Amino acid sequence: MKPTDAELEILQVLWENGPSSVRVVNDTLNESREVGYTTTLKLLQIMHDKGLVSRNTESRSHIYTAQVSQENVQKDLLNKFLDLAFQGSASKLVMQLLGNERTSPSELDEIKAIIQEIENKQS
Amino acid sequence: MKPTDAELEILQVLWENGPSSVRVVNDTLNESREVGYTTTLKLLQIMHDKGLVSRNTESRSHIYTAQVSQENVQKDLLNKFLDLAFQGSASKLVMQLLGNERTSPSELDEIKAIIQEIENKQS
DNA sequence: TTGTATCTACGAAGCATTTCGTATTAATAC
DNA sequence: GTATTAATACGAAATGCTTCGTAGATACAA
Repeated sequence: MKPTDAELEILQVLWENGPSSVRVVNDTLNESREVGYTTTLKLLQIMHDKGLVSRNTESRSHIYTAQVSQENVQKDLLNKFLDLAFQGSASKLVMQLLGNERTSPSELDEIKAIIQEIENKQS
Repeated sequence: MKPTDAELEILQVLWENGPSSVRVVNDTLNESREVGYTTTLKLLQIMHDKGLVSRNTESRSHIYTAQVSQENVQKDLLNKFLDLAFQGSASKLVMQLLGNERTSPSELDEIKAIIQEIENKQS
């Protein structure tokens, strides 16, 4: 339940595309960076061993499916990152995040909406 | 400017304690987990080679000082993490963060204040 | 049926990170 | 001065992750 960086990249593809062959995953990865076919294959096999993906071997080209949800993985990674880099302080993290110029006004609006929602739930 | 996990742990100590000897850093690390003295020493030497820390060798026990600011490192790590795990979407990250039960009401208040501040600046 | 393309399996190399053991040097105490 | 303690230097083992090469099997086309 804690994928490595390369594994996470592959999971992103599977979450986005749904169940996919090695060929499709590898082609998708190659849109952003060069990766060898057998590298992707090997990683998917490792991920299968770890239980991160399942696979259907009926046809010659196996079809892989993510066995962990994007939400759970993100939650896991975020908690680890929060502890490691921000000593568990969510507000410090948000401060860095929003202090960056990278956050657009529309994202800021979305974030405000999220906070609204949480407060509504709590009251 | 992108420390490994073990290096980050050490930087946290230096940011917190200020310039410190290997002994102090190692003792501090050992409060949370077991680390050998020479392990900490070696890491500090590597970090020195990388320019992450400087050191004063006047006395026999060298004194190490962080050469990167907590803010810059956090910003760097956060941006990488944001891209890798949340495809660059700050709002998705915040949604995960605040959806977790781990965020206390007081932290929520702080975050609201941060957003207020940013909006004030922008207008 | 022979060649070509495409797939899986798998071992192992290549790297980066972490950890530790050993040698050496310097300070301190007796 | 000698023994003990505590520091640095540094090589190298251990580990984990990523990448690739090669072998073998299967489909398909000429």
